[in-house]
Amino acid sequence: MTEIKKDNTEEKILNAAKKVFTHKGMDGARMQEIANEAGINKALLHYYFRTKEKLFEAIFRKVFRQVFPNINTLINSDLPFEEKLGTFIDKYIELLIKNPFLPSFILKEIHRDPEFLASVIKSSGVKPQEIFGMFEREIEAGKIRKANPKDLLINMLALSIFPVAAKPLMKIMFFENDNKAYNDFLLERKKTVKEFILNSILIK
Amino acid sequence: MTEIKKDNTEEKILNAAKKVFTHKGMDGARMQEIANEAGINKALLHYYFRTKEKLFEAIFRKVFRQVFPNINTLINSDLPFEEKLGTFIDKYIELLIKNPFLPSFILKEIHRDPEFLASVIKSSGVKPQEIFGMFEREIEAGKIRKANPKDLLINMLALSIFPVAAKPLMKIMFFENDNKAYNDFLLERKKTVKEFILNSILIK
DNA sequence: TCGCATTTTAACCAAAAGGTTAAACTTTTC
DNA sequence: GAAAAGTTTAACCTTTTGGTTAAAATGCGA
Repeated sequence: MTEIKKDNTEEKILNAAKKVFTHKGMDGARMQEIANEAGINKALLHYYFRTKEKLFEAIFRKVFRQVFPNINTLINSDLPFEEKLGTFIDKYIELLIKNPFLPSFILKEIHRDPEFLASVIKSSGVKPQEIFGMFEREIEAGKIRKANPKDLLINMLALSIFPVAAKPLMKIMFFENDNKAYNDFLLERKKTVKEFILNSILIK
Repeated sequence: MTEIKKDNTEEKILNAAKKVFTHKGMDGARMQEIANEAGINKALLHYYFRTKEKLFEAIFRKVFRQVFPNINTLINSDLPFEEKLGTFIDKYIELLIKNPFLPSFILKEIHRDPEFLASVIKSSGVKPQEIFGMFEREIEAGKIRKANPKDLLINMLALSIFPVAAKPLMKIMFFENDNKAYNDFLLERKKTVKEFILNSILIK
């Protein structure tokens, strides 16, 4: 792997900022630390992104797009319901395992600036209606139990996101702080969460 | 409700600190703001709690005890399994609705200082083994499906905690930012979460 | 009334942090 | 080869913030 050094300083900054912001949050992050992490100096950091605010906004939007990816293609695909749901959970848990700091970062900033959050969501093109529609069609077809689609979606998110967001706590409380054991547990959940949900909603 | 004003300054400080810390986190909280909230001045604040660190630790322990209350009495009671589980979820969701800032506060600080977190847990007397035992007995008795008790407990926590922790986000995304609608939804979940779990695990 | 803890006022300090600036050096581009 | 853009260095500024201090008030029990 030869030096790819694309001279792309902006990218270096964004990566460094993502790392520092997602670990420490807006309040805890330090511009100096981001500069260090990017291997540049503070002056250059401000040369690219004038203020901490602007840099943070860029990162937050980036992370948000990643955590709430465009799943419309999946939802609107021809796959049968069970596979859609299974794929959704697989992809989601995989994403979260690879980026364990994203959930708590989002949760952290959710409360800090709800106005900003609303603006990010509006410009992100998420379409929960399509997911609700999917559930409603299955309910009408008598394939799954009657339930509020909002409950179902939030349950899916909760079961996928919470164990990653609360990892440090769960790891200590239930896994004697054994990191590998907890990671294995999270991987296993790709299967168990799917079963847990389908067992609950499918009509046999 | 007449003024109970017990002149108890320490209590006033703790309440104010809890409010500010749970809203803003350790990094975002300001000693001046806590003093204002308590209706006293900064000098007096430091007179009672020498440093921000010490004050924060006191609050964190307090909040932690509240969020992970001693549920052993419930688990070890004579109630049948379904009622234990139902009561647990009822109490938990009620607690969280009344204290909506606790989950995200805990999640926020989880990552900041895992060492400290571990020490708080060790001195808190939580006994997950007893909950696991409850599930295992039901599995052996053939009343509920075979499953990892850790999965079951974490699922219960996820379904209860996540919707409150992520409230600002969920409210905007799925409820057009209608606060009352979301609160009603949370209340309703006391029932739906119970059903969702029992449908999934009970063997009929 | 004396003594003691509590509380206020207000000024102050030092460190941290975001941000600026100017000068100089390097690399890219045309 | 010159202009432009990128980058470094280092000093500097301002504001915020946690924390201190000293003096004076307040309240209170012995």
